[in-house]
Amino acid sequence: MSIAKTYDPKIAEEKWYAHWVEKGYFNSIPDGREPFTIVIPPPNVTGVLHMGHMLNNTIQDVLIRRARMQGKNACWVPGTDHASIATEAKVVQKLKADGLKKSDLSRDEFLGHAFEWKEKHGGIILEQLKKLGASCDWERTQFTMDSDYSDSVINVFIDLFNKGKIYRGVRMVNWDPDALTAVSDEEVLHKEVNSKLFYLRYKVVGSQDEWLNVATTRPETIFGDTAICVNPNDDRYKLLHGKYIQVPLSDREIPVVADEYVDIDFGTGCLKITPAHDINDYEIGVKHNLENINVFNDDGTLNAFGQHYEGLDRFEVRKQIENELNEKGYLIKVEDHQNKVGYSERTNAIIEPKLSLQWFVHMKELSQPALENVMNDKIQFHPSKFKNTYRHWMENIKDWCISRQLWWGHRIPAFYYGNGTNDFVVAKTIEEALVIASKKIGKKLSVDDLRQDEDVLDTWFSSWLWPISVFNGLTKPGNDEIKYYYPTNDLVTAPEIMFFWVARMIMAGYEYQEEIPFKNVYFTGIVRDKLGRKMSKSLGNSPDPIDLIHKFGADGVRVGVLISSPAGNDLPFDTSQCEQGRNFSNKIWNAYRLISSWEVKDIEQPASSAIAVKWFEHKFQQTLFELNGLYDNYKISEALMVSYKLVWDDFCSWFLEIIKPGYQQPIDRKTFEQSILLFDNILKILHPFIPFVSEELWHQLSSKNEDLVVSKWPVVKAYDVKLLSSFNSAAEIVTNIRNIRKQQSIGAKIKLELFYSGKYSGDSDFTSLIRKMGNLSLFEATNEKIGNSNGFIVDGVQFYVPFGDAVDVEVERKKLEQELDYSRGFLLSVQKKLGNERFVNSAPEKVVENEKKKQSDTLLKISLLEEKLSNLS
RNA sequence: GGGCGAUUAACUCAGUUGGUUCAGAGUGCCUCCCUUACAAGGAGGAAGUCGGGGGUUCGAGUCCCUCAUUGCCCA
Repeated sequence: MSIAKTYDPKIAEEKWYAHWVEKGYFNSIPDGREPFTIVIPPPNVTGVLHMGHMLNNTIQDVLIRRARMQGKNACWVPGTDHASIATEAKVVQKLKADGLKKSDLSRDEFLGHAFEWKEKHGGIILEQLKKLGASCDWERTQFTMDSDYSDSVINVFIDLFNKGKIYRGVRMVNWDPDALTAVSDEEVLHKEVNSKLFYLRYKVVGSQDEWLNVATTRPETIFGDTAICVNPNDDRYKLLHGKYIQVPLSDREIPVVADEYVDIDFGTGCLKITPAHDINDYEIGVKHNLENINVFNDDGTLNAFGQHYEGLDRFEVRKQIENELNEKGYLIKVEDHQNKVGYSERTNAIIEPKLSLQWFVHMKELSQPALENVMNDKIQFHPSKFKNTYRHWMENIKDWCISRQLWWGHRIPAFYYGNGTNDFVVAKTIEEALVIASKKIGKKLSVDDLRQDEDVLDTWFSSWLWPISVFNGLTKPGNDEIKYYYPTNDLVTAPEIMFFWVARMIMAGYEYQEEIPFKNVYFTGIVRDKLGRKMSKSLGNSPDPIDLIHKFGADGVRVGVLISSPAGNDLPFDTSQCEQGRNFSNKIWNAYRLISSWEVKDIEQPASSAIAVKWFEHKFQQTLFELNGLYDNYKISEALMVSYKLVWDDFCSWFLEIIKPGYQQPIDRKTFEQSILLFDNILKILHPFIPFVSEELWHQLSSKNEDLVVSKWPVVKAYDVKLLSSFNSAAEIVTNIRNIRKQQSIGAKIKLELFYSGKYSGDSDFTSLIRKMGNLSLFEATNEKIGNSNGFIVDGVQFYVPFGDAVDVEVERKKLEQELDYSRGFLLSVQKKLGNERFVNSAPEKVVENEKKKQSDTLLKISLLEEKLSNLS
């Protein structure tokens, strides 16, 4: 036999992927068919494939491959986003290695380097996706800084500005002192840390020796204190209202203000207010008209307000100032304290709240339809539990800070002609800006009078347009593609970016297409290691997906990540799952190997084979029906399991074993041909999960003009439940026989006799099957009681396997007694129910009838068992 | 601190509106078998007070209350 004993993924993967691409199966153009569209959540250009991508993209590929087979016009749009902060950091790093500093370069020079970097590294992840088998339309690959795409982003900015939905203002923002940029609220991670609570004393102005005790976690901000705040209801401090306090280490005098914001019970009940460095302090500052003193430079070092600490980092100052305050008698005590501190998602730097002039999007109005149409299920979340989280966020939404102090990204199209807060215009080009600005101030300006805003837009401000802009819906409104593909069907993504991205895409969808961007959102979980830790590069606990593919094959890995990953649940990943996936591929491979080894002859079809074929046809239909339902409900992992069991248990363990001819015997042509057809159908439903091995076998099984990837998904036909249940009974009989063999140590090759009494309606069709699978020499009804025999009951029929020579009667007796015990107990519980008048009166008739049937069945079974037991000699 | 989930076998999860033998699946584990597709395999098997406690009901894994543990989101 020339076929390899184990499946080697290498023979199929590259070959078939290249073939599919060459044939253009993944390419989509609008036509008369129903579209089925998925836009990829664009991985960022700095990325390499990790396990999260594997999970996410496998699911998308399964969905899109099935849709393609269902005859829909399947379109999966791939692409990448430019990831402002992350990429700029990478480029700066690279420049540094080359001995260049960003500050020595012009903006254009820097962007030159950045694009060069992107060209080199930006496509890696997409190439890796091909190894996984991702059936994206690669001709549609998009990048958020492509020129059309950039036009969309800039147009949207201008449009929202003109509609009054974007504004520029001084606000407290999250400042990342490492990346030297503002980041949005969503990019800040709050972590619990061990810190210290410093108790300081401030002297009351005009008093001899009157002090006020203040607790703070940030003594280094003392230089920015502009008030002390107490709760107006706090009796301890009532006398101080309106008085002034001396700031330690400084000659400034600051007022005591009263505000209910202060928690009487926290610390000393006295709060120092630094409006420039804390969002809550800022609000108190606004309310009480306090001065803002910014004591930090952008990089987190102290500025001139920090006196002799100028130029030192904020955390270094915290250490040193503790000593100084102590020496000078201002420090009372220091306590250990736990509090939450914000970290930058990108650089992990501790976020510094900072007042600055930034651009914002008004969210209230934009969010309305986005909230409504998720809550009313026009857009469905899978699983739906995420609707709660979504609603909570949307109902408490804050304005979105969209400016970033970076160069890599879409430069804000605002042009300044003066230093006043309103001395700017927003326009697509500097030429247009010139016209608008000149008109605005009634004076002719020249290009030299205008300065474009130095900042770029938040990356999410471009990716929120993704489902629209990949079809040029903004640059060419109403074009054929946007009309055809939008709204898209499914979005597959992680819950972490529900707000960053999903919510905002819905907002953009309503703002610019007056329509949802997608119908379903499938939330995947987080991929974790055995210890429950999130897999990450920094922890080094993530296997390299490409290595896994080499080891287990792409199909194996796909099965491995899907097999225990219900929507919305974390995936505790272990490579043994890929092993299971590999074994599955191998199982199917060997099923093919068996079939291909048979010699086919024009002989009569055995009855057992005929019934097996009939049974499996119906079994397949039943499974297909179930499978479609699972797909419709996005239960992908269960859909896989159902397919897995169909192949392994039903097809391999039962069907093939039944039709398998004896050693070196030929198979009849009819069974053989029917089996090939059944196998073809199986390959179809397996294809979305394991595209490579299925395509390979599809062609090996029989010569075909059509490739599996574009073959038609089977249509569900009616199936006969009675036939299926008859098979189950037959299988149960076979299992019982096998059990007897096992218990009595009777080898599989020894033929046994089987008798039954009563009315084994037994679809006589199945008797041949039972004979073959049970390896029986005799299978017939009897009226005689057979004493020394093993017995079992299936469907209320007593079966006997007469003892051979050396058989242990006690084993059989024990078994019967156990079964009798169970049956009597069961009968009791049923009779109790039926004896309960209230049950009989209030339960539905059908339920009561069922209980009665249970009672009679069990009574019969008990009498059979008792009889059997008494016949044992 | 506020909000939302989760808790079912050793592990990962199913369990639709309370009602058939409903306590399930895969993996793992145990036993036997290298049987002529596959040991990456075959045939069997054991395993759970459905987190605890109350309640509603003829009947609760499923509904209500409460406690515990745990996760996520937000401040």
